[in-house]
Amino acid sequence: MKDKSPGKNLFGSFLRDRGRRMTKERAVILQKIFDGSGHFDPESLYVLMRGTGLKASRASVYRTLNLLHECGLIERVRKTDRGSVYESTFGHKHHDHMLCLQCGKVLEFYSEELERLQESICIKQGFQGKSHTLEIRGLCRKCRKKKK
Amino acid sequence: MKDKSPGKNLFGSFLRDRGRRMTKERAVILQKIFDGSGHFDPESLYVLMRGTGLKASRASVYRTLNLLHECGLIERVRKTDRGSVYESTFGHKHHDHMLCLQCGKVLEFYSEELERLQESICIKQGFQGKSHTLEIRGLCRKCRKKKK
DNA sequence: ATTGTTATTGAGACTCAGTATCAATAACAA
DNA sequence: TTGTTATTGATACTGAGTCTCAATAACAAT
Repeated sequence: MKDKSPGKNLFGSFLRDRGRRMTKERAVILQKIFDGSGHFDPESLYVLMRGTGLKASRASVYRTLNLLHECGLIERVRKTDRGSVYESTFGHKHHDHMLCLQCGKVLEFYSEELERLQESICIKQGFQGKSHTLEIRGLCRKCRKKKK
Repeated sequence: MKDKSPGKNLFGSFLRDRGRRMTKERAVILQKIFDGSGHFDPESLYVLMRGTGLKASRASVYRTLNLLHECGLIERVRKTDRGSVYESTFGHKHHDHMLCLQCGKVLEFYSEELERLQESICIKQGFQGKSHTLEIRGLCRKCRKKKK
């Protein structure tokens, strides 16, 4: 039997542990995030919810995103001139991003070697790394071909 | 004879080439940026200028920062909840950052090996990397010791 | 189930970084 | 010196995100 709301129990426990409550709104927001493809921004999420008749105010969306972030179920990938971009991290292991400057596509990649190298650089500097963000900007395969 | 306004000629040419003008305000802003220690944010820059009697409106500061960015003399390091952080790139070779979550200190580092590795990852993915940003968040040496 | 406590909600006011507007001014080429 | 027009500064505006607060709904205890 599949879990239809991945992360929901985790979020529920997180809330209960600190005397907070699981509400319809929070459940719906969580559901929408995990139904989606990965990356999302608060405003789109809000509009999407309006569209499907499931309701939660803009304020609740923002509040819930903050809670989910605290809880570790989502991460802020990037902050643009037009707001934040998040991604769900439940069931996804860490990865970094390549962002195509032409078409806006986001590629995810992971390199064990890269992780190890970063770790060893931190050690050399006496720095205790906790997390990192690497974004490589450039042209994806398709857009490179088009340019020729 | 030392160049008292590094990057000024470069910026001047950049402007002239596109029919734009070097003004007192722009010169002063550029000067203040290069007088500073490296990282800065628009609001602090504006306040700093007010303090020294050199004047330029907030609007001009923002406009000039956009131009300097286009021109490549400064880079946007990071966008926080409280605005952008820039750094001057004139005479600085590329580097990445470690950000201490405790004291807010920013360490710069550079690793040839890291650069090469990223390049080879891009090639594997058929991606043409143009630039990148790597931020490692954690605890600096001092703050680690304090915690013990 | 019912009740009491109190966290949460939603509407809208608010904050704050950054941009647009526009009349007055100042760069720059001729 | 003069004419053209990019730039300036004051201020209005925009848009993301937060705060406020009265009404509501979770949840624990009965």
